Amino acid sequence: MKNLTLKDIAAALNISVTTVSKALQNYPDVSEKTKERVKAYAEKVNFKPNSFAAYLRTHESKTVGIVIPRLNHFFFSSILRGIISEAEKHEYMTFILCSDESYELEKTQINRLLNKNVDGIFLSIADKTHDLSHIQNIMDKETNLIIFDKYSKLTTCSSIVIDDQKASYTAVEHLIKKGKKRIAHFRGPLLPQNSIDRFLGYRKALEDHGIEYNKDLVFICDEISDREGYDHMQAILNKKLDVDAVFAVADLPAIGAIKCLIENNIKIPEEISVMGFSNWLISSLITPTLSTIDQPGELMGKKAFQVFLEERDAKKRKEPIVFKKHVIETTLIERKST
Amino acid sequence: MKNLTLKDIAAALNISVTTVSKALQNYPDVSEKTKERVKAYAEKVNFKPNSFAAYLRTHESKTVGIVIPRLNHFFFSSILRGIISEAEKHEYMTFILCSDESYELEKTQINRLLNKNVDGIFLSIADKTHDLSHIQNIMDKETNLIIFDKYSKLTTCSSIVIDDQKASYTAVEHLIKKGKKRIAHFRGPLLPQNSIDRFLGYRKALEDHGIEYNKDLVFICDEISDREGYDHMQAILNKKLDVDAVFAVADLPAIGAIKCLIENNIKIPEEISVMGFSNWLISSLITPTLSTIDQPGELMGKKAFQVFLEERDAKKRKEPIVFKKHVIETTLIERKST
DNA sequence: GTTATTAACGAAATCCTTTTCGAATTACGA
DNA sequence: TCGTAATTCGAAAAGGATTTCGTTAATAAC
Repeated sequence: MKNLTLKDIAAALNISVTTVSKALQNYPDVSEKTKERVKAYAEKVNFKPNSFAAYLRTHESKTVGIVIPRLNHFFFSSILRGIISEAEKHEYMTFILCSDESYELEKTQINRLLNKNVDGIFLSIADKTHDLSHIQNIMDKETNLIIFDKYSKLTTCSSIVIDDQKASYTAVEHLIKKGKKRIAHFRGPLLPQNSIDRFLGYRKALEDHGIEYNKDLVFICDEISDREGYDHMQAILNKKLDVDAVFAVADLPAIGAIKCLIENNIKIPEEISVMGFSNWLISSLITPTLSTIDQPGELMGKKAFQVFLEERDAKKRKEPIVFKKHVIETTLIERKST
Repeated sequence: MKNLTLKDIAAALNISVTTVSKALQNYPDVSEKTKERVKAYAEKVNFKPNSFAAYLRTHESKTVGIVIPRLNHFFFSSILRGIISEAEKHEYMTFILCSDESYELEKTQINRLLNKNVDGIFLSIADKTHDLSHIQNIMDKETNLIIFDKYSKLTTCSSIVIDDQKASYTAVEHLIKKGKKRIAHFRGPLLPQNSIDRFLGYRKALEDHGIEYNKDLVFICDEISDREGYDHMQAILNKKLDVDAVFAVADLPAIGAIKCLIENNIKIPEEISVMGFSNWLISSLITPTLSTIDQPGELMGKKAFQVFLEERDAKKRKEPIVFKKHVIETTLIERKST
């Protein structure tokens, strides 16, 4: 029961391979009658053209690749969902690779994808990536690149992002409206743009509401882990810093903070409020539930694939591609922790 | 800057395409001198053979596919990690597809993979899959199949599983040793084997320790969600059932139960203990931390890929493939909830 | 009746690598 | 020196779909 080929169909119907191929692709120079015949037979025997042979001629692999920094991360899983489900609708298959936040691996993975001749690469830049020349290489090839999540200043490809500064501003403003005035910030690493932007949004919200920015209330979470959130919170308590709210760069550090507060019998949100970022599933499961910013990963994934399709078609029509930055809306999710 | 081919190298070195190909593959009928020359040049220009053209001859796509029921599930993400990282080591790329627990989609996805001529398919059977004929089809093709997680009675392929009954037995025994006697069970759907096995382990543990099995203490979680865990727990409290512990089929329902207990001001574990299953990240983040069974997803993924390689090689050597059931060890994780 | 169009089909080249098999060269033993 | 064996190389076919271009047959036009 080997896979059958155009040749087999041609032989069965007593016509040429050429005609079979054309019939299946609706070429105008095949009569309706033969088209019917061919299609009916192909359907009957469940014929699917061999994608490898097809690629050789068309240079379309009907395949895309994703490189993300981490795999079992709720947000990235959501992005995967979005891209994969949209890809399926358009008969594309998706390779997944993981950079583990490493620059070197990111380069390797991209090259792996290029060697597999994927039509598009969806990339979320690793935290540790410091230079972008490996990305420039992609532009020279036939492969399209779409960047999401971590916004970079690259203007040579489209990107799907959220407005980190604005979202972060909204979050902090929410805390202020709740009467909080001494708001600490557990920020992310110094390098990635989104971690910088969230910090800037935090500072701007404070300033706009007449609260003086105090750098002693800013703590760095290099790994963006719950452990760091826990430790920073404990440090705040130990130093008896006057703090009535914490805004974390992501849900995990926020949850670490909550854990610490519970252990120290500090009331949330009465004494100290906690605000996360991303809206992981877990943020609705802990007690108290965590207020956060919803970052719609699945939507971003879907959008990313649509942008890819547009650029692919523009390329086919030999039109110049206009790269755009697509900003996806975020929403504030208010829960028990504020 | 197009991708270069054997032809380009041949032209540059003034030898034939054949010799270039053979040199790169260490054929014995190429002199050491030319091998050096070819390899050095190929390295220099970073030549990588076109995988599509190669497939046409070798019928090896160096590609595998994974079909899992859900994407943003901690356990499945871990399995992905395992398979993908192992696959990378062996120069394989991995397609990911999701069946959303649907039988129809599962069939579709498998066919998609077969049409892409993957060398192997890793499948975790969907909860709603009731018959396995679509899987039998795979056996006829050149593609290898490895099943994991949900064990089925299929003897025509290898599987990577845990001993659900034993793990579940250990979990319940742990509760009993802690002095609990009225242990409720939030079980999974009726169909999947692992949900059945966990139930059986629960019942056996009770019986072996002289506790009478009471079917009124068993509740079904069809979706295996936190919501169901919460609702069942609330029902138990409302009915004032005499219960001093809960063993859930998975971490999510267990967490739902904990949430309910906290809201009702019931002390965990003093009044009611809670035990989960799977050891999701979240189980260590909630308060109180959740005791559970560690199901080593990444390890299972790695093992799965290794089994695939063995079967691939056996096939190459035309040896008959002996299908095996590989049982991965689980461990009890004791935390604050018991 | 002859020529120009159009419709319908097919031969063959192409994509790039792998592999078989035959040719050419060199080495070697007798 | 000749024949045989070992060594090294390359021509060509194969793999399966796509596409260009040419051919045939049928129809229209004059």
